This record gives sequence, C-alpha cells and structure tokens, in this order.
Amino acid sequence: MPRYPGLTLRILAPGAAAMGPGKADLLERIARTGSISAAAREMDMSYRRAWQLVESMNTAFTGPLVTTATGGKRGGGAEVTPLGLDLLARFRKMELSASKAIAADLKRFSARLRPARAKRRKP
Amino acid sequence: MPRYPGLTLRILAPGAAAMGPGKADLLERIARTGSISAAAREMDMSYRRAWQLVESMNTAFTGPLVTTATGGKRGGGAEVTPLGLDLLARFRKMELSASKAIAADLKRFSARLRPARAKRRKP
DNA sequence: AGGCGTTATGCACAATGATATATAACGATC
DNA sequence: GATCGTTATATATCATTGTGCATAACGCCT
Repeated sequence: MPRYPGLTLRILAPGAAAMGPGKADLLERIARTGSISAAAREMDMSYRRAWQLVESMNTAFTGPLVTTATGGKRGGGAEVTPLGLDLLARFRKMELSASKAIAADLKRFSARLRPARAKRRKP
Repeated sequence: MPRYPGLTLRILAPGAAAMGPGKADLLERIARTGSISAAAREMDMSYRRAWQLVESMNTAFTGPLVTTATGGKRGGGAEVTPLGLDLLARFRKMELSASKAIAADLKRFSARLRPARAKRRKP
C-alpha cells in the first residue's frame, strides 16, 4: 500500500531495494515516536517485519540508520541517526522531484486509466 | 528483478500498480517478438503469469494494450496496440526524466551504500 | 487429415512473505 | 526488588504469489 498517489519510487542497491515508500514511512514514524514497535503499530505491521526492515537498512548502508536501546525509562527505544535522517530527507526530496519531473506525462498517462472498480475493505 | 540500476518507477492506479518495470519490459518484448509466450520465455517467466500481466493491463486502461489471435501461421500471436506502444513509450520517458531529476541526490545516496556482498546465482 | 505453436484457462504444488506467539534480556521507575 | 514496555529472536502458522502440468480451441501448413 504505497502512500503516494501517482508514482512509487524505489532506490535499488545491487541486490535489493535499499529504500522505498515502506521503509521511508517506517523510518519517519520511528523518528517521530522513538520506537520501532510504536511505528509498526501505527502502520499496522508486525514488529518482526518492522525490525527486519530496520535491520536490512542498517546493514545496507555504510552505517546504521536506526540505533536502539533496551530497558530504561520507556522500556527501551529507537532513534534515527543523522545518517538516517539525511537519507530519509533525501529520499523524500527525490520522490518530490521525480514526481514533478513526470507530472505532465503522468497526466496523459492517467487519462488512459479506466476508473477504479469498487474494492472490498478488510472486514 | 528490475532492470534499471538506480531507481524503480511505478505508476499507480487507485487499487494496484498500473505500470512498472516488469510490465513495461514484458510489453516491449511482446512488441518485438509478436508473442506472449516468447516474451515470457525471454524473461524466464511462466506463460501464465505473463498472460495475467497482459490481462491486468488490458483491463486497467481504457482499451487493450495487447491484442491476441489463436491459430494461424505461427500458431497465433500477440500484438501491442498503438495505445500500448504509446503508454510504453511514455513510461520509458517518465523513467528517464525521473532518473535525470534525481540523479544528483541519487549519487550522494549511493555513496552511502555499502558495497554489495557476493550473491548466489540460480544453479 | 494431421501436426504445430500459440492463446486461454484450471488446478495442484512450491516458494515466498507476513503474522502470530513465545521467550529472554534490559534498565529506569515505583 | 518487582513492574513495565521495549528490543531481539526463534518457531509455527497463515496468506500471497508464482510455477508446473494438463487441457482445449484455433487456424495455417504440409
């Protein structure tokens, strides 16, 4: 479920996706909440998956994007490093500039899209 | 397995992805080979899946992107419609302009990527 | 008529992805 | 010291996705 109507942007590392809408969103929520599990709850995602995404990000780059601590005041927590914040901001910027760059073509593209049929919601 | 090092672009319809690297690639190969199965073979993809992708594209837009025929000289075949060719070209153009738009940021982004580890190939 | 390669489709199975559940360690706070 | 919420991890289960046959219809060609 990408959150950016119109387009989806992914940055690829040689083997896998290094950054995309999901990881960026997760990163953003971790930065705001200071917790992986809180971020996961917000996104309706299992903690396990969120943690795996964090781990994959931390190993994909030259340094960790998220640091964590166990125990303590709130039971522990997570923090987005300066590198993480930088990459996140840069990714958002790329989303925006890409979106602007394709806006004209996207318009003509969308004009050819058949109007959506009704879709069932999770009951 | 996206084929465009650096970034992946996807165009989203309300419910699902209307166009992305995979569908664009498939479309291109169908146009060149004149056959869904040949295109699928080239991509090492099951005919079934290729056909499903074609069907999803044909129903996602205002008209079919691929027309097909059974029987005949080569046993049948598929053709990419003018609409399909137009959308394909437009998508490639969007990929290119998006790529250019983010090039500078992508460079700094990639500089933070850890060099890839060796990865096992299908034997 | 029979063979051939392709489209079109169904169904069983494998592979993958994600969830759910359980458990341990941790450290501030009460 | 007991409690609490969190990180970290393993295991089992469920859901989704893709593949692998199998089959039928089709129309040109020899």
